[in-house]
Amino acid sequence: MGRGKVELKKIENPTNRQVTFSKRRMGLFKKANELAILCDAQIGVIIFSGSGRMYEYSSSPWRIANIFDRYLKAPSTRFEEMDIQQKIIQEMTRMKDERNRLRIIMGQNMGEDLASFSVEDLSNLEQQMEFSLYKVRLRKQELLDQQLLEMRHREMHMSEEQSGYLCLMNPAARGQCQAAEMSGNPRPFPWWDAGASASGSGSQSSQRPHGRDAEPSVAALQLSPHLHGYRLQPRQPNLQDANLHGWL
Amino acid sequence: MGRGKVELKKIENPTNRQVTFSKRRMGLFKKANELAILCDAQIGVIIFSGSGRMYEYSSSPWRIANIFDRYLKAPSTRFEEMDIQQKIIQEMTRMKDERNRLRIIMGQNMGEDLASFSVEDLSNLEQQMEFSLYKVRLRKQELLDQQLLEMRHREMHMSEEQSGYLCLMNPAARGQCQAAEMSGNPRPFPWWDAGASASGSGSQSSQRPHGRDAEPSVAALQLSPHLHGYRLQPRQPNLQDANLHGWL
DNA sequence: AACTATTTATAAGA
DNA sequence: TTCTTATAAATAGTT
Repeated sequence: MGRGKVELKKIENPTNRQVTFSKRRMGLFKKANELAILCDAQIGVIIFSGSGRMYEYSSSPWRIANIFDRYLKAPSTRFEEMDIQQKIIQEMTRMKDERNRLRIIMGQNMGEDLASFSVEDLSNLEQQMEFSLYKVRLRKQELLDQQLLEMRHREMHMSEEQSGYLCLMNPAARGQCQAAEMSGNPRPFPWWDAGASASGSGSQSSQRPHGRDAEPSVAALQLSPHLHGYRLQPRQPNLQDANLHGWL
Repeated sequence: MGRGKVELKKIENPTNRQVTFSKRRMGLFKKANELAILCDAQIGVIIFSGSGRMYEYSSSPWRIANIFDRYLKAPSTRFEEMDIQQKIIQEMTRMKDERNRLRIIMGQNMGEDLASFSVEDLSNLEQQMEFSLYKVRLRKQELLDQQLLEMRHREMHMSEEQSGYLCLMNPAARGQCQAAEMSGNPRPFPWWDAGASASGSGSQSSQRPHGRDAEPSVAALQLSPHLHGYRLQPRQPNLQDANLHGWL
C-alpha cells in the first residue's frame, strides 16, 4: 500500500528500513488495538527492532505480563514449551501453597490467618509446632554443649601454653575440639535450593569437604560469625538474585 | 476499510464479531510478519479471543517464549514495566525465602536444616515459634470457648422448644451465637494471592476486573472444610522440583 | 467462502 | 521527523 508494491524481504536501505519500521509498527499497534476493541480480545504485542529497542502493545487494561501469564497457562500443542510451562506453573503453584502454609505458622499477621482454622486444624498445628520447637531446642542445647566443651579445651590449652608446655597433649581431646569447630562453623544454608543464584549450591551434604576457610584457631569462640549477617527474616531480595536466565 | 466506516467499539452482533475477528486476526498476523521481515525485527503477538481461544504469531525462528524472556530482561525505561519485572523477581525470591523458612520449621528433615544455624539463630527461631505457638493456642481456646457457649445456647434452645416455647428468646444471645458460627466458620483464604498464580503479578490490586476466566481463584473461594485437604505436613517434594534449573 | 465498494495503511516524495 | 499524496491492502457488508 503505497506508491509501489513492496517485495517481502528485508529492506536494505537502513534509512528506509527505519522509516518503514516506525510507520508499520504504529500501524500494527493500531490494528491490534482495533481488533482488541472490536472483538473483545486480549492482545499482546512485543517488538524488538533490529537495533534492540523494544516496543510493546497490550490491550488495555491488561498488561503484557498478564497476557504472557495466560499464555503460559494455555494448553499448547508444542511439546517443548508445554514441558517448561507446566514445570513453571507447577512449581509456582507448589511454592505458593507452601508459602501459604508458612504464613499460617510464621506469619506476621497470623492472627487473621488463624481465623480460618477449625479447632481440629489448630490442634494439629499446635502439636506439630510443639514438636518442631522441641527439635529446635534440642539442637540449641547441642550447640551450647559443644561450645562449652570447646571452651574448656581452650582453657586447658591456654593454661598449658602459659605454663610453657607444647601443644601436643591428648590427641583425643584435640580431635573432639576440631569436630566442635567444624560443626559450629558457618556453612552455606543447606536448605537453600541448589539452583539459586545468590546462595550457591548448598544442599549437597558432601559439601565443603575441604576445610579451606576453617581458620580453626580464630573462629572457635565467635561461632558462626558470618552467619549473624543472615537473619531469619528474609532480607529484601537483591537484584542479582533475580537473574532469571533459563527461565523459559 | 470496507463498505462502511467502523466505529471503534465492541461489535455487538456475535456472528459479525466472530467473522471480523477472524479476518482481522489474520490481517494482524500478516502485518506482523511483514514488519518482521521487512525491518528485520523480532515480533511476538498473542491473542486471546473473547471465548478464550488463543492465537499466536511469532517471527520465525523465534518462539514466543524467547521473546517473552527477552521482554523480561529488557532494560525498560518505563516504570510500569520495570515494576512488573521486579515484582515477578521479587515475588519469586520472596516466595523462595518464605518457603525455605517453612521447610526449616515444618520440614521433615528439619534436623539437617537446623545443623546450619548458630545458637543465636536458634534462639530467635525458638522465640518466634513460641510466640506463634502461643497465638495458635490462644485462638484454639477462643474457638473452644465459643463452641461451649454455642452448645449451652443450643441446650437452652432445645429445652425451651421441648417445653413448648417459641424460638424468640433473648436476642443478644442469638446474636452472639450467630457470631460464633460466623467466626468458627470457613472463610476464604485471606492469605491467598488475589491475582494470577503464575505471574507474580498478583500484587496489582486492581487486577482482574472481569471475572470471566477466574479459574485460578476457584480454589481460593472454597471454604475451609477443604482445608483438610491441605496437609500441614509438607509433602515430599516431587521430582519436578529437581528439573527446575536456576529458578528457585 | 467469495465478492466488491470503500476505507485504511503506507511508500515515496517533499 | 512530519506532511502529502498516489496507490496498494485490508476489510465491511453483501451474495
